[in-house]
Amino acid sequence: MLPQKLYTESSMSTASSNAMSAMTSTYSMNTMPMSSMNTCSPQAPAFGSSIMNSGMPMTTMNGNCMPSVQMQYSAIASSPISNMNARMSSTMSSVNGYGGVSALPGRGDLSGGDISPNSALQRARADKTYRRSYTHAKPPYSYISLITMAIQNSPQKMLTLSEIYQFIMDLFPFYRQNQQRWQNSIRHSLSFNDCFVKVPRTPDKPGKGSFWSLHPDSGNMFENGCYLRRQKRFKDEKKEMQRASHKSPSHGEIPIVRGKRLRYTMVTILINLII
DNA sequence: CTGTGTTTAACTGCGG
DNA sequence: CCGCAGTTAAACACAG
Repeated sequence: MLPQKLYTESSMSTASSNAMSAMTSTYSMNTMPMSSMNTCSPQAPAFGSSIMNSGMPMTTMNGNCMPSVQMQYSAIASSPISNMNARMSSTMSSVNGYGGVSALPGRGDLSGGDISPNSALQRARADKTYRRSYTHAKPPYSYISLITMAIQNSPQKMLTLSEIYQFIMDLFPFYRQNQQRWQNSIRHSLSFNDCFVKVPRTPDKPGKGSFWSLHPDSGNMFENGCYLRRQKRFKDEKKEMQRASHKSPSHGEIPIVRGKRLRYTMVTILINLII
């Protein structure tokens, strides 16, 4: 677990026309167990939010768990993602005693100085003890988490690669730097992780690249509350089989092509077959 | 050519 | 220590 810190953005986001920029300026590194969230999140609605359930900071929550920060956020209806945010933007911190600081603030730059008369946030802001400026510190989310956030946050539950980039950069100023590095990682994550599925473009939506969505069966990846790290990597059985058939040179022989990981995969497949 | 997507590999860090 | 998740780099293929 990471130390509990607050990420704060000190500058006021004035330039952005995106109403989301009015969102909270802070986010939490806290990775407290989700049990407390679960108490706030009795429902795990359809896929779309289920993947985030109990692990991600934007886990679907019902209204009474929505801190005022999020209410403010959700009230901003100009963005197509606001609806999702209304559901997703519940915070860990809102229930973890850190002053209602959003773990997943609204889109549109974390640098947005908060202007809401929101008591929780004001409390957080007044709390100099925790308030530290990590203007461009790396957010506590894995790339998997970031991608999931982005996709979950989209109205269609699918985004192009560049939209995912944009979401992340909008949300986290940290990722406006060294773009080549982290964007490569994003692409790697999308390809490598079965929880992300490519959705071909339809003829009415021409353009470069596919859409990326979340595998419908990939829910609860982040169970156990730590959204820095999934508890278990989601594996698509079909893809696993495909990989295995492509990689496996001959019967019984375990390829070392992808090192330990593949060996592990092969073992798990064999076990599954036996069972 | 550039962006997108895939794959391999090496590495770090965490948890059992 | 070991296995796994995640990160980063890099090479490559392909499509717009």
